[in-house]
Amino acid sequence: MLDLAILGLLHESPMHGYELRKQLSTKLGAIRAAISYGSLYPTLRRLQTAGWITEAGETPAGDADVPPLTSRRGRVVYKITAEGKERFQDLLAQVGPEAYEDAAFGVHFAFFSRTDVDIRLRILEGRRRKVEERREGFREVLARAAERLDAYTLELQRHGLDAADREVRWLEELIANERSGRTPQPRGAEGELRPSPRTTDSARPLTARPGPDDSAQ
Amino acid sequence: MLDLAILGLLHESPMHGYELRKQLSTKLGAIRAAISYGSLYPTLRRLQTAGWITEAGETPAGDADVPPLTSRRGRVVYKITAEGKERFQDLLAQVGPEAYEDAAFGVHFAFFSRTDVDIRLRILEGRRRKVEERREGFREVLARAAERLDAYTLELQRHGLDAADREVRWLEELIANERSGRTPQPRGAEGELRPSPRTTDSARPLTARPGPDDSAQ
DNA sequence: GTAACGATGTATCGGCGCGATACATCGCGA
DNA sequence: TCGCGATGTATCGCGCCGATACATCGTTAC
Repeated sequence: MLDLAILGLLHESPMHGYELRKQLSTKLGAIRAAISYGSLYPTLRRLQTAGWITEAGETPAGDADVPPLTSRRGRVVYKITAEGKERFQDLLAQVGPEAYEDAAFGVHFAFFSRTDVDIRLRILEGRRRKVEERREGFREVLARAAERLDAYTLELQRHGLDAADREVRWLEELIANERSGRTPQPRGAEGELRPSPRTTDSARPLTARPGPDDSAQ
Repeated sequence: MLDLAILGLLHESPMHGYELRKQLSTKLGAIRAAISYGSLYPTLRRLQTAGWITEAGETPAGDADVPPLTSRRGRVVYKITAEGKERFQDLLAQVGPEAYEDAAFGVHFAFFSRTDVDIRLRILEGRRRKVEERREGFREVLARAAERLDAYTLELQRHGLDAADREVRWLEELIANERSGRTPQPRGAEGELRPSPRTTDSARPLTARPGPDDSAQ
């Protein structure tokens, strides 16, 4: 899961660990909190021994005179290898049930620009199915067991149901978008993904701050 | 984190592992997927050696004649101890920054019926602050770095922003509710917390089944 | 009658990822 | 010049997950 994300970022440009973490935080911010160093560095090592990435010099310290008091070690820049790129493509195309899980789905989605349309559709549909099941679970609990649960637990269920419902709609718009050929240009940065304007008022253009009105429907 | 959840459930009634997992899944369904046995059983053992819970008999197998072919082991019913109840209260009142994290917040919230109003407010406000920061992060990325990100990453940010915004509003309603004294009755099941008039058509009566009383004992 | 199957039930194992922690350098303002 | 926050690499313990194994029970199918 981290493998895919790291390979993806290094695919764009070489980087050192710290920078990698920052980029991951913004790119995957909507999905996972912030990748920990306790995961990052071991993963980097694993990727390196597997041959997917290599250290790209940059330990300048021109003078060898400087006695390495405490094993002096500058910033280590990693870059992806040819095998790494293959591995990345493999991981991207791997559409198992794992790819529908919250975190994994987010990572896959974040690299959709590099993914084929059919793969994109399969992932989006799988994810939708999963969230739909989740949503039905909430509905059943609310319908069947409402009397046996306290008010706060019920409120939690309602919030969950609402969130799931909203994500399903979001996914449906994305799927429709993909199907109708109007996919954003795979590489282009200025592409407008924005589904049709008459969605719910959810994904509003950032220029306009979300208004106070919240009439969900 | 699991400790709190397990103690909370066992506080309501004794239970065995399997049942515990099911109840956790519905009670915390909106928060975590489904607690794994690989977490549950070790945690139960830990809680037991700590003295918070005990095994409450129920390994009937009346006859000692039956040779335990493969270390025959019936269902193990756990119950909370007096120390466990204290521990539960301690954990409930512990309002550190951890309590604002996604999963931990959900668990705390699920047991709000057993929590004092001031603690409830502190947790809700802490959570709100956290989600607000998250939301601002999305806004900044969308405003500042929109050109450098591809369409899908942007879409992910928008969706994240929307979800965060929505949760903040949800929290604000809950906070207002708590402040205005109109808290749902701590134990009552029929209390109306419902913030918005209708989220979706969630709590519909659909095929009303006659209450299948599944309490085998 | 019995075979198959899914739900119930307990348990372990490998491994991923987190949070805390340690340590070092660098630029900047007090 | 002193501290402090940002930059930067790294390890350790452990919580939790997913896969797996195994046993029992009730119901359905043949």
